[in-house]
Amino acid sequence: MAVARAAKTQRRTRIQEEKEERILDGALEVFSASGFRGTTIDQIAEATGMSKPNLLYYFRTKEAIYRRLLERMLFTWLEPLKAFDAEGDPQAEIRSYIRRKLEMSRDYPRESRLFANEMLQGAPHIGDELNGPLKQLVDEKADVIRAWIKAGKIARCDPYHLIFAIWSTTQHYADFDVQVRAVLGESRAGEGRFEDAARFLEQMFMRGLEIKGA
Amino acid sequence: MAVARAAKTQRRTRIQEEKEERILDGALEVFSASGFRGTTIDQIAEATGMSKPNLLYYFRTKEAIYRRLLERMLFTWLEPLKAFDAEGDPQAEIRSYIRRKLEMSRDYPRESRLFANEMLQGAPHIGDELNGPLKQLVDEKADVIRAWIKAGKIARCDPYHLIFAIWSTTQHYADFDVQVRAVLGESRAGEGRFEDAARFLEQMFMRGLEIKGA
DNA sequence: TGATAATTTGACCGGTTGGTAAAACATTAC
DNA sequence: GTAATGTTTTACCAACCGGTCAAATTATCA
Repeated sequence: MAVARAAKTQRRTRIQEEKEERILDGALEVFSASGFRGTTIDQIAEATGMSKPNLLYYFRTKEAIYRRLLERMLFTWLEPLKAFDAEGDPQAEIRSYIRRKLEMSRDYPRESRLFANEMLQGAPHIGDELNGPLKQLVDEKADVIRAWIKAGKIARCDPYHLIFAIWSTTQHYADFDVQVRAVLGESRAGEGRFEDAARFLEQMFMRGLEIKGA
Repeated sequence: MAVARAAKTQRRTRIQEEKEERILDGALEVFSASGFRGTTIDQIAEATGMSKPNLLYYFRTKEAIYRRLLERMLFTWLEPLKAFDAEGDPQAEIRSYIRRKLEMSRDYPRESRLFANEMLQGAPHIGDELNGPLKQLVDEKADVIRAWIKAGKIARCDPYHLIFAIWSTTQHYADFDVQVRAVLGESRAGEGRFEDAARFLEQMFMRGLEIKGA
């Protein structure tokens, strides 16, 4: 009766890897819709097709599952921002950042909603991440944007609010998906909405950041 | 032992009005942070300083409270969009819309989060409102924007995505408040952040919608 | 093959949840 | 003042919650 989660066992079984993945996938489904407090272990168990005790064999607590999901998500979520390159062409960098963020909203909407849920609740589980690594990363990229402004490559603006604007507009298509679909109606709610959004956002930000009279 | 909630009594007591208000206020506090599934009646009772059965004397169920909050919120939430005037100056109309939405994020952040929570969950309680009245209103205003474009008053763009962009950027300051504060840091996280945001957003949208070469 | 370790299950537990019943208490109208 | 009505409380319930336990089952490997 060895315990998979005990520190003793170093190597992970094939079954362990598979099941943990399945659990995380099912948990993401439920957590992203109902938040931490709003989801029950039974819901996750049902979503994965496992029994509750079996699920708790792989993750000691509900919170352990949630934390793992958040860790994972935060990492991939910040990837696009890290790619922001000071040496590159500002217009191209910003344009590709918008595009990548929009693709993430299209391809990983559940992760986006998980994050949004955590924010709405006041970030009780990742407050430290926000004040530490995230802030540091954003400060760094804000400097890059400021340098572009100083060099006369883009219009003068507040770099922090620019980043907020890109975040919010792109994530909106994942977090408020129901609303977007409802408003666009059946005819325009297909996958093409992401292309339309990309076109609009690129135009808006590009023009908004153009140097006047350039 | 008359029952306040019974259909019989037409007139509302002073006490009824006061208590109902208190309950809705406390409930908004909890629902907006934890969503419908995530909040308990006990939490609401504590937030209002009433006992649970007393609370259930005024609202039959948890859902009844939630629904009332949503109704109320939806109404005030759409007010700014209704004010959008086809006869007015496009630049001024859009500018003031941004400003009003931003003020709502500042003054009614809990309402914004309540709405966001409902959206994240897939709008199980107000799906009909979205597909009916909301869609209709947005369609109407999209026509107004299209007319401005046709008249050569603003740049060509997709009116729906323009509205989405205004919604998302402004509501971001309420829904992702923790993140905004964390990233801006202590020095800039004061109330002034809304002024900074307004300046940035107005500039971005105004330039983004300017007619090229005008 | 059999022993050993890994996995899965059913039964269970104390605490919480949404909600009820009835009686005690307060307010209002006459 | 008192009777009728409106409000609040105490005690309670069945279902659900996160999580444990020991036994049953399955996979691994010498």
